[in-house]
Amino acid sequence: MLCPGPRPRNAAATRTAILDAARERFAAESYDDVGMRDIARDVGVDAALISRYFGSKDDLFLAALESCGDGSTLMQGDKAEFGKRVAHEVVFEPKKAEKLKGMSIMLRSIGSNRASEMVQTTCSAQFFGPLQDWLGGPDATVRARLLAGFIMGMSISRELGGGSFDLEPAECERMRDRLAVILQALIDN
Amino acid sequence: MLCPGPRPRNAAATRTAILDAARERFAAESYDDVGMRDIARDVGVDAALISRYFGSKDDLFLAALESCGDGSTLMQGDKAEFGKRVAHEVVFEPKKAEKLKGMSIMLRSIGSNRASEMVQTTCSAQFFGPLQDWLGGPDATVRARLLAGFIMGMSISRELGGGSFDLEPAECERMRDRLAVILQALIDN
DNA sequence: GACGCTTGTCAACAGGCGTTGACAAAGCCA
DNA sequence: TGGCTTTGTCAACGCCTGTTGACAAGCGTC
Repeated sequence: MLCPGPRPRNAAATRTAILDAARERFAAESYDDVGMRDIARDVGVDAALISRYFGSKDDLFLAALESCGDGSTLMQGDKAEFGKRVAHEVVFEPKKAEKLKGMSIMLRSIGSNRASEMVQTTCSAQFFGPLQDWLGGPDATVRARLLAGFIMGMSISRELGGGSFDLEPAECERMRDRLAVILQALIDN
Repeated sequence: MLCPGPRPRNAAATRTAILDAARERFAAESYDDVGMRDIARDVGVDAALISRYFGSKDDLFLAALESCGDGSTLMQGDKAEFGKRVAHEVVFEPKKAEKLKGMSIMLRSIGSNRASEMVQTTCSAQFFGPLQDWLGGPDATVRARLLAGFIMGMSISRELGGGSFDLEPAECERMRDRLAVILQALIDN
């Protein structure tokens, strides 16, 4: 939303605008592919301002990542319905997976040397940890990590195929049910 | 293996040495993080030589990726034992997953704008395709993509936790059996 | 031995990056 | 009105990148 004329002087608003733009950029492109000047252009601001507000690119990335909140969206609702819910939302309605913007950011930049450490830390704190607590029972740690891995993997697989799984309605329903059972198998004790 | 003195004049050997080094580098770091000079240093050669032999960095990346062969290692063996085999090899003996070096390369660079298209194409041709044919039956396309996604996801999850799942022997056995059933559920028709 | 092709090195280029410090303008307060 | 702080812009820096063309040395052939 670039508008002509000078930017109104409002530090707080500018700061959050930068953070919002960074979140979107980092969710769509990798740490290395996102430039400070890109984000600045999105906001309609000079790149130097970002450095002043957030310190470094690393700091901005971390702020954007942490501003997404944790993955608790996954854990809202009945535990016995988890498989069904995730199979439906995450896999076949990727629009709803938008809620997991933090995961998108992590997946985009997981390969980057500069970002991987931040991604690891945040992932443990915001995904593995809460999921593990929520799961409970024996082997909760590894079950949580595998479950998160499955969800990330499906996300990647969807994108590798061009953004969707391209299913016919009947096939969609069959696979959803099948997948629900599979995912649920990691939930139940 | 840098050795002093001038490099012996042997184009073919040098070429494959470059390709080998590139494969290792790209399996360990992202497209963006790997520099031509890094690979050149590994081989003990000037970076300019790589450009002459392979054209561009893109071409080298693609050559390295394709030189890994397809993911048919996964499909060797009894189909009824697939779940057990993969649960064991890919997840709990990551050393054996080294055989899937192509997958490592893809996962590292999947987020990079420059590399993602090559990764997508290669992944379809070398992973999704063969897996789909091997699976057969109804919904083979989706099942193949989900299966590959699961394997990639577990790989990522392992790495996010620092390279292993850190399981005690008893826990390892329990989870392996549990995981085997889950994976097998996507194999059987 | 002299030629010519091959193999490898070297220096340099153009372009992009994150970051910095100096500068301009806006708004506030006395 | 005059000063001071805040907010934003601008130009530039140093660094790193992939790639190029000129050059040197090895090696087979006449």
